[in-house]
Amino acid sequence: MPTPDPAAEPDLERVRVEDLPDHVGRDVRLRGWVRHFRSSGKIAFLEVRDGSGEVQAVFPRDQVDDGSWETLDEVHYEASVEVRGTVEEDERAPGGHEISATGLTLVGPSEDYPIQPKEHGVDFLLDHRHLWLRHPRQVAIMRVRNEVVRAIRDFYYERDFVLIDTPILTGSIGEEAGTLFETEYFDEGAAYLAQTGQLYAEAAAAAHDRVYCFGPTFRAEKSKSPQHLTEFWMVEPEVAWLDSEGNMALQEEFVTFIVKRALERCGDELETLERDTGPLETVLSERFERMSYTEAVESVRSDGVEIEWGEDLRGEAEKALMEGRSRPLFVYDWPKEAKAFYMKVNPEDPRTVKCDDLLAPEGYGELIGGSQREDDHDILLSRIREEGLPEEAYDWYLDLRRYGTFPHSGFGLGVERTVAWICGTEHVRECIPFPRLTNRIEP
RNA sequence: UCCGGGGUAGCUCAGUGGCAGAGCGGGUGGCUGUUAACCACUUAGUCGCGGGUUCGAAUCCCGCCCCCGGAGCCA
Repeated sequence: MPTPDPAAEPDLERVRVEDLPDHVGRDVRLRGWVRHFRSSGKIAFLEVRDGSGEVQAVFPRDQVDDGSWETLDEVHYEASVEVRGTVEEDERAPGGHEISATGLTLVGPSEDYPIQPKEHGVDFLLDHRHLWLRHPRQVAIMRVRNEVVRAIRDFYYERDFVLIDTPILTGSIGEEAGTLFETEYFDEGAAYLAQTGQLYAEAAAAAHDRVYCFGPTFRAEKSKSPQHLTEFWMVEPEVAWLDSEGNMALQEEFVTFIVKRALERCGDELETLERDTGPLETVLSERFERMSYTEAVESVRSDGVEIEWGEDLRGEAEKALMEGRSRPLFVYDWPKEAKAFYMKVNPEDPRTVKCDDLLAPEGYGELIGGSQREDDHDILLSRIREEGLPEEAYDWYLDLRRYGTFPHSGFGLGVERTVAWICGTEHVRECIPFPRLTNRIEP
């Protein structure tokens, strides 16, 4: 039998794997990539993945034409193919459905595909990130990320927040010096990649009352940890007339919304990832705990961790603090010195500022950093001077306090950390399609 | 930057002073229901780089590079 030209069978309906159960008994064609293949002499099996799922195609020798049978010999891992055949229910097939194939076309061969169905080292996988993305585990993580991003946009849209896209190229303005990526900008001197969109979002909050920005941010920190990227996505709402208390309430509502959405819509993905969803379920059941920084210091001291008031709660201290907790924890009102210049000085205790960190359980660290912003012009200016920041660059920012200043608060949530926590991955590098790390800018 | 672990076939690794190895992948052949199939044969090396010790170094010593984990720094 000659190989049929697929174009000559225009009536053959093309289906996606997820729609196969609705096509039992029908002749169809399916396009995708070969995830795995086995041959038994007179019968061969291809596992084909098409983005909507995976299905096994069965090729008995006496059922397929000669050309298709020879094509089977040329099929390797991740070759792209078109399979033609009949959809059948079969208990022996993974997923319960299979294609009893009659024809096969090799669309794109795939010689020596580097990634095998076995364990690989992280460095090798990151070198092949463009291919690693095809792995079921990576597919699942990206789908969770997709759903988290949708949840973020839905959450703010439903609450009448206006999306404000803040610039990525900025002048010398940010949270602090020393961790900015620098590039030349025509005759204007240096430009810097944005560490945050917050300052711009604050300007827009005076126009719209409630806004958010959502995009990539950049930090030139030589951090080597499972929670750091040099390029990461952050969503930063900014709300007029909101105080620190209300800010935490918004954060809690937001995080709960995202987790709930992921549990509702990503059950299959979390199963693929073998994520124990128990800890995530408890997030939805009760309020998040709140603890002042001072209380937190006392708490970790009683656990035997040596720490001075004023130090950051990292590493061992954070571990001790989160020990035995299954829900995120707010730590609020931190020492001024440990935090950014724009945070509002606490009138009740000027050593501290009105801010909060939201710490994730299970060792996932800081999901959110938020604060009420300093709305007094003179205090803000003195804070800028104290931190030794370039005053001229912050002149427009100070304008916001000169013209109709207003109490306002906001926060930033790291998307990759959130996805890592929901997916249960060991490292945020798996939670963004093409991670940028201190030692990696390709692919 | 510091501490620890590591770098041997395309991949994952074993080999700690005496012939360079295994599994997977690739290739060839066999097998009509496989599930990371199985069986047989086969292919494949700058033992990270440079120097040194030794009759002899993947193995011991010195320097350097790179990766991973932790610390630091930080969302």
